[in-house]
Amino acid sequence: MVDLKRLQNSFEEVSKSLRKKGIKEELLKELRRLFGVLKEQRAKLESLQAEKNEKSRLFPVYKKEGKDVSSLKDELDKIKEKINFEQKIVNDLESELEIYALNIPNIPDESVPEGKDENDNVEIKRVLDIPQFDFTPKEHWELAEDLEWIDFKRGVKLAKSRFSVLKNGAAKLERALINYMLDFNAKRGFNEVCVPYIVNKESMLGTGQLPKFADDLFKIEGEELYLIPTAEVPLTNLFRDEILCEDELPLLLTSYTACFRKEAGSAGRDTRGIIRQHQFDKVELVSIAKPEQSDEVFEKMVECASDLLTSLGLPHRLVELCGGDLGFGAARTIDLEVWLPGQGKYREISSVSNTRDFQARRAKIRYKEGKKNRLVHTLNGSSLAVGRTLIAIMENYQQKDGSIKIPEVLKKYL
RNA sequence: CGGGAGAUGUCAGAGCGGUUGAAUGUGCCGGUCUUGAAAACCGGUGAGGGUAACACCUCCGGGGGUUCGAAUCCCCCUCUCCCGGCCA
Repeated sequence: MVDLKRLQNSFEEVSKSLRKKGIKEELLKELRRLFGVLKEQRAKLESLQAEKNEKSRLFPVYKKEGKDVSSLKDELDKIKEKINFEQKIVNDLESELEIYALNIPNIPDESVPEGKDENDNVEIKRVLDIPQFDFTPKEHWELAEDLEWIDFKRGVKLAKSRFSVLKNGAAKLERALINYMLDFNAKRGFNEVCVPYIVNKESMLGTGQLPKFADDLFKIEGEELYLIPTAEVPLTNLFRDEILCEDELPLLLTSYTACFRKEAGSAGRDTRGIIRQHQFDKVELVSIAKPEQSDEVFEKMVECASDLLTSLGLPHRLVELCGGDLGFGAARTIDLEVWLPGQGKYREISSVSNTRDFQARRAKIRYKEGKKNRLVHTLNGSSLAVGRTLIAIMENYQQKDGSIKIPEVLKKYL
């Protein structure tokens, strides 16, 4: 959630930053206006409440003195009527403001490049050379079919399109990758946790999936429960409504979960293979940090994911997202894109974001600094998307005879 | 899913319908004492909003109601614990 006080006090700055994400100034002006009106109305209401409290306290005094309380009662009735009236105004304003505020994305960092979409993202660096083949490398679905590693048809039979079944080497490799990634992250200081794949509405609000992106979520029928689209949701919400100790920060967490996404807006995209599935495995990193720690933690997370790819021998590049391509909750994001020889392209395999205090404000995650409570910074990143890593290994390690070589570091996991 | 009990500050645990945002203990912070520590004693210590700072407002699981006034009474929901059933 945007900091409404900041919006009020430094409107130009906030408005300018949010323009990077394509937010119109009129919307922010309306938000600021509403906030101003709400403050006024609240002040009005509160002074009436103060009056009510004060008068109510007179009752015991009157009774003791044997005085008649009926005129006092009448007065209070009038005040109460006014309070009810003002209360309704305040309530209406609050819910109106909430709808606006919860739908405003996070303010991008100063350093975020201008741009409309992914074409304006800025490549930071490339790691490892692209492999050369003395044959034409295949795409992962061709390899998968030849090797009987992935059963696309039966995945669809079991559920619907964009579901698949991993078999043989793929099933084993998937599991090996999960274990390898978790161990790798643990060595970097991230504590492994195992969390629910189903969370409630409050959690989804806390990390920003709701209310805006309800269409992307699988909801449990008849319940206010949702399948998680990423472990970021349960991991970050572990600390919702909590006040953490300063000296336990930063908290570094890693978790493997399945992730579920409706992919509502991506009809026709990546329909072949398992690049874009409704259910996929991911190992996630989440950090809860003090504001002054968050840049350092961010670098650590990017490095962790990048080194993980390197350790698997997978060529990749780091890309800084431009304003227009930034996610709703992110102040800054670096994507890691892995080289897929079959496609001849770099494809996203990880995304590391610093949400600053955006999620913390929604989810009320604070820490105690001396006597004061301050909002933490929350960060999240994949390390890595397991299915896409599987694809990357298949395509990068494919041999002329159609077999797949196994990266050295994974051998002990198989 | 059925029966019973409960939900209060870090935790434990009081709370008559009226200065109770909340006794007491504990934890934590500060002080006295001490060579230092412990013990003892004194003081401070919930959250959110508001203010230059006060004042002031809201919050005792969540929502509604009764009342001039509710942590305290009534209704609904959620959650926790115990007993039984079912089950990985």
